[in-house]
Amino acid sequence: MANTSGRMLRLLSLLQTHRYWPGSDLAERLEVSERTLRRDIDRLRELGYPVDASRGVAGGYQLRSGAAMPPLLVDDEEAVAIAVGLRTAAGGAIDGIEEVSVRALSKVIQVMPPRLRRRVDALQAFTVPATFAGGPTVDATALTVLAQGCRDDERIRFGYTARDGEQSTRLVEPHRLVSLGRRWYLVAWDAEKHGWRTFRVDRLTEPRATGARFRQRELPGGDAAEFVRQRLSVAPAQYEVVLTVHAPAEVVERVVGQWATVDVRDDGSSTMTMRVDSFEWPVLVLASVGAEFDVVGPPELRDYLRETGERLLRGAAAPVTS
Amino acid sequence: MANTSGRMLRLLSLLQTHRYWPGSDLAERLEVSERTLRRDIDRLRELGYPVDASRGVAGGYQLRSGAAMPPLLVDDEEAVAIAVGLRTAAGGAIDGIEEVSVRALSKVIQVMPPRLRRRVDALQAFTVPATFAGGPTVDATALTVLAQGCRDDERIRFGYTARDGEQSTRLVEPHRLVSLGRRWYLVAWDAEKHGWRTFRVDRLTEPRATGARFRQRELPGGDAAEFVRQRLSVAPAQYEVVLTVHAPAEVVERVVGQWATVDVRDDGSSTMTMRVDSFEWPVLVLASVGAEFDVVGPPELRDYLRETGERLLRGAAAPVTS
DNA sequence: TCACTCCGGTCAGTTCTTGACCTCAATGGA
DNA sequence: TCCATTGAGGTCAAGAACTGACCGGAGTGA
Repeated sequence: MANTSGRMLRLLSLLQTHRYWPGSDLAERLEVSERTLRRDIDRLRELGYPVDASRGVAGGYQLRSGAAMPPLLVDDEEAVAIAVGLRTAAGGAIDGIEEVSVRALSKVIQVMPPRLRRRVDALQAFTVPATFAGGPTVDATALTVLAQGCRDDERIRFGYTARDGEQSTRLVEPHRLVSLGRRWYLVAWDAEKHGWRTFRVDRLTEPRATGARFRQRELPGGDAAEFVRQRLSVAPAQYEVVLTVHAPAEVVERVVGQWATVDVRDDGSSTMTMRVDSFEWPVLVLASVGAEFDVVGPPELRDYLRETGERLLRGAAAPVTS
Repeated sequence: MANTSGRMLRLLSLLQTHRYWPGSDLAERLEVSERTLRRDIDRLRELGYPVDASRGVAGGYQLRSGAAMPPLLVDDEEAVAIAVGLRTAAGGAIDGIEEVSVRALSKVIQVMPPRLRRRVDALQAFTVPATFAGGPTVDATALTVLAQGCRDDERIRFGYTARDGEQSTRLVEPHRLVSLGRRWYLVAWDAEKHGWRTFRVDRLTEPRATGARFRQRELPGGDAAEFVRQRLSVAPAQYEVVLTVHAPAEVVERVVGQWATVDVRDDGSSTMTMRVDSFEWPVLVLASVGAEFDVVGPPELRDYLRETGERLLRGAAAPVTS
């Protein structure tokens, strides 16, 4: 603890929690002379962390942003917040960073004290139904276990429900996690069937690291994402939903976010286009925009809307049951 | 760089990216002898980071979870993912950790290289409509600036639109950010009007740190959250929505997550109860459960459902416009 | 059994670190 | 304009820490 290394870490930590620190305070906290503090600051600078200093009355040190990320020194609560945030992101709430989020998550989880992990789990229940967008929820814990397996070359055992409903237990050498169209897939070498397989993470139960390590095999083709794409023989039916919404484009855009392209029309209404596998999402969007609209296509959407609309009316009209 | 401190940081970083590292590899990377590596590992242990080692063939070192969070050494992509995740969480997607998320976010943002900050901004557009739940979106950048102002005692200037629509420019000494019922409030001392004020963060534009620091005043009462609550004279109307859904409780529960309590009924259907300010959310839930239901209450929900249902039917029936 | 890996003691030379002391250089308020 | 405040950094000497080399030991899994 009285180490130089430990002190440097504490110094970094202090600099991250408060922007300005008078040198005298820092020196006192670290229990060294001010001269040594200045030398420590220098050391940090030599390590590439830009520490600014301002002189005069109310001067002090401040950690600026530099060229590289410094070690993040977070307290318990912050760590929990980070893990929860990453879980949400990994769940597919934000496009394009699922894989990285899982990687970061497994890193954070791995070093997180167990008591904090429990707090994260407790909060997981609060995950907002961004899973709304349709499709089953992926268990963030499962993702973490799998990600660690991939990273650390550890065999993993789990239960799996195949597409035809058949249940089995698998022992695999995990290779890569792939996020594709709101779904997670695990590409792995099945150690019992001796072949490469892809598993849908949402169909897999209780993954467990066995602790046994293995040497990574080379995936034929090399590209895991491509591998998954090829295996998905049955491409999901894709619809292109086109709607005219009688509301300003800004309003529509705010609700649908990135999930659709919104174009302005001359008469102040807007055209919304989105590609989907099912109609749940567009209906949700329409319900929450709260404006009149016309369906341009496809015809199936009309049926779906009619169905949903009637269901809502039935529910509204139904007598009180209880 | 050839420092011991720097080396320890690099060692920690290595241990965080891969679970197992053979000692020889680590020694080579750090350009020290294996003996010194062992000593470094010891040092880490003395600092409280639990490093496990396994012997025999394919042995190696591994960073376990310990009693406290170690410094997180993240790469660029991971840092971006963390920031994006925190932003989402701060936006109110998950209940109960908004404040901590903002604190963590401001910490991360502060030390983040500018180029990464740009990437985070670019991804912000992708925020999923969790804002769905209603209410205006809060700008995460604004939150960050304000949080840093509070933490570092820096005066902040911003534009503000009062409830009556009047615009003004304010110069304040920020005191605390409070998240209350899906909204963010800033409690601050107005430096020009010489008094304590609360500002709704979503009505405030372009907050900027002035760089001028101040000495925190004492907030009357001390509790910022309480202060905001007192100022919010108009409590939002609350409805208790109760529904009977003709679907198994598990199904319903999966969709609504934590946002409602779901009870099993004898006949296989379920009762769903939730407290809301507006009906948008329950309607979305109903639409996406995809099952028949009856409204138990309140009556206003029936009206809302009828309206939405009819709107959907109109949209479905409407002639193609373009 | 054997190969591989981590463990840790000892030693001596080298390097680093520390606090004390001092002079400068900005800064911002009086 | 002056002055108190606060960071910058040179120098020195004593002491502490670090390092690599070399060693025998011990656990692990094939």
